[in-house]
Amino acid sequence: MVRGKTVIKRIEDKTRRQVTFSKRRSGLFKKARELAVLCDVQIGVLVFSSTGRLYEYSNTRDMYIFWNKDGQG
Amino acid sequence: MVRGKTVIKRIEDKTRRQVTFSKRRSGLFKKARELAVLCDVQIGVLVFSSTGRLYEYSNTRDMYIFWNKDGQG
DNA sequence: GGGTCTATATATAAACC
DNA sequence: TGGTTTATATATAGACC
Repeated sequence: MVRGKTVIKRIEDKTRRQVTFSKRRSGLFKKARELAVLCDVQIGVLVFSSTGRLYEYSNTRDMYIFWNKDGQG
Repeated sequence: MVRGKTVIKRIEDKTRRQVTFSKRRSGLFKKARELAVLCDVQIGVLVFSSTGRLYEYSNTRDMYIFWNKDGQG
């Protein structure tokens, strides 16, 4: 978004990828919260990092999410 | 984000709420796609509108999501 | 890894079609 | 409802702690 337009492709540099992940994940969850409140809808967001960590946001108890960690992506 | 700063609370006007829902839902899914690609992570986003319509984005087959429509929210 | 700062790219509310 | 436009609020890349 700054020094040069961001191209949407995998960030190869591990450090940059990690930093971007942290920042954009926060942004995504914030947008999800805002949409849920503004429009009075139920939302669930799951993010499963390559290091195996799970991050989530949800404003409802009506949603059940299961991961198949042995799956094929 | 224009004529006046947006306050994050339920939009009471049905038409405005619907328009905002449509626009922000697109934005949320776009952000999810970008995060998935840039950071090489698995993401799932589910949105269940008050009219009972389900919208979703996912870039993985390892995620299984279930809704309990008779739940308590 | 988590904050701050700053310049700039994006998202988007309102209005109109 | 679904685009388009436009003005402005936000998100965020890069640099630095």
